[in-house]
Amino acid sequence: MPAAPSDFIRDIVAAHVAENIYSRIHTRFPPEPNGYLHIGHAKSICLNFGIAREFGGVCNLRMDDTNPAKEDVEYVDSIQADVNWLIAGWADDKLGLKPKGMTPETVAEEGRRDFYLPAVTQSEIGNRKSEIFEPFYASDYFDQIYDFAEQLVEKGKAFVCDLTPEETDEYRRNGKASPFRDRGVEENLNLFQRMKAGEFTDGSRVLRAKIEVDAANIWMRDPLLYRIKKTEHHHTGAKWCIYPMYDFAHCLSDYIEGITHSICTLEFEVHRPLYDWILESLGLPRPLPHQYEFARLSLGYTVMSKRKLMQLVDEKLVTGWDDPRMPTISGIRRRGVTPEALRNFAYNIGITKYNGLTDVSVLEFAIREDLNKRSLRRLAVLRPIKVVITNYAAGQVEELEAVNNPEDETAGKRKIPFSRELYIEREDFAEVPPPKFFRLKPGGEVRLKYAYIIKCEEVVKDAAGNLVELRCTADLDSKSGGATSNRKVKGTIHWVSAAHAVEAEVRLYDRLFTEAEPDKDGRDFKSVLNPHSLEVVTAKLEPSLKDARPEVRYQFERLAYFALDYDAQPGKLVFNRTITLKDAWAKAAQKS
RNA sequence: UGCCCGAUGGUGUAACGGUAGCACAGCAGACUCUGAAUCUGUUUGUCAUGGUUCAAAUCCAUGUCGGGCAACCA
Repeated sequence: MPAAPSDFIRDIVAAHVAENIYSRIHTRFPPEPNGYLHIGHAKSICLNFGIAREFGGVCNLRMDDTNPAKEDVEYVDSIQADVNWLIAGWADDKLGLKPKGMTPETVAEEGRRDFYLPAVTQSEIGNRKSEIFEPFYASDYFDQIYDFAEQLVEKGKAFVCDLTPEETDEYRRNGKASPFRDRGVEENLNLFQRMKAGEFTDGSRVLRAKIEVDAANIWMRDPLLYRIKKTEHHHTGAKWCIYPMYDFAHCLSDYIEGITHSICTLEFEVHRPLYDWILESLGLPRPLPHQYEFARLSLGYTVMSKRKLMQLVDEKLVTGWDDPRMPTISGIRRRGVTPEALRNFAYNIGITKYNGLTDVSVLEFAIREDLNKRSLRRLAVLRPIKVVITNYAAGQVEELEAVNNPEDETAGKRKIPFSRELYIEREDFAEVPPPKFFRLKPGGEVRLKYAYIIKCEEVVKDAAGNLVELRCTADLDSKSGGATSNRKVKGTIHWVSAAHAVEAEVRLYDRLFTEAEPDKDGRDFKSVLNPHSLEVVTAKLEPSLKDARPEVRYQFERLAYFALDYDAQPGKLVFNRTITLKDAWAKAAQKS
């Protein structure tokens, strides 16, 4: 990992640490459980946990679950799994721990009610099993948030409004005061309590902050704090029929958890005055959290909105949220990308307030850099053509030594069987070779990696003119590692022994869209789906791959990086192509 | 339209009044039993116009362009 990152938010945190403003830096990652996490969330996770890491702090994973209509435990579970995967071995010791069922404590300070979540430190946790922990939930604070709302009513800073949604909208747009704005405290309290008790229908009443009817910032025009929604909640069940709005719940959840730096994306910038207003209006005793905003990630050739990703899933344009073509964390993981690669990517793109479009090549570089160091090299042929070595005895088999990872000597070596009949890659033979073609051609020579130099003597075709097999002779003095192996030929290609090859289903994934900005200018992003984003082939693999394991990364030499898919069964190998190797030849060939 | 925010090579970022640097991409070359990796070299940039200053990417003003917000979503 490179040197400690620096950006404007970390600069602020560093200054606060230097000034000793907070006893401890405390961030949070607060997704709404209404979809799967994507690579944009990964940027945020790396930021929030990264800060906790660099400044000796803690970062809470909090479900921002104030809208039960859209949320589900399926998402809670996936979010937890994705976060844990991404921070494992890096910042998992910074994850804020919350024992199941723990709720905020009430404290009276100078006559004021205050609620806080007792800090659980690593040492207090001791040896307790992780099963007793759960993520933080904004919905765990509904009692306290409700109480804060009543406090606001009592202070004359909130009122119950009977306007219809349409009327509310119109009044706010025109900066007009609600006719219910000056209701008395007692009446407001009574009405609010009856809202809670379920006496009114959805949409008939709301609780609003009393701030300013015609503020320049629309979010300060008496914003909604609570709405009636007679919907069961995935975490609190049927307990509530009123739910706090994001603006009200979020700042208070931050406060309750003792968050110091509440980091979110740019679109919340205009909400910041409201965030501050709520906390300040309550006259809270402890240091208040503050909100800081950064630019969300936009990546070329992908869509990032949960709505669009859900559309891809619902309309079965992909196989699911974890389809390896999806920019979701689960999709990226399934594709074979490691958390380290994703973290390095997040590091490389930085944190700013500028809304740019990050080139996918930055992501691809991070993935290749990581996989190059860790992956085991293997020989595999994706699109086989048969080669017969005519001067090599039928039935003879040699076990040739091959290096597992030239980047890592400790990865050791293995044996690969060589015999008379082989498969080579269809692309590695050209009957009419283009200029600078270093591979096999009629009458030409090429090195078989770890084996012999062969010469193509004859091209055998069927009646229809299709290529059937290549008949070649080997230079038997040229065996790799042998005393007479020094002769150079320009090209080296991969191969597998036909008799020893294992078959596997190999899924060749490519980018999901054909355009860098799929939704540019309001275009339907589905109209630019890449029809070739998935190709499935039956490949021939060297036999050692029979024992492939899901946690290991492989490079099929000269082709790409691969990882075992969870669809693999005993006796049925399934590999996902994570990313191709860089291919200067393909690029050169394309140019001419 | 109102309010808020932003603008540094093709892309993403650094420089915090004092030499415009890094990464990706690109290009050229070296090496190569992976046309990978590695190594070397290299093209390209401070939105515009004024002002302050010995000195401006940086401070100020105006403009231009881009983004966000104007949900009983988050």
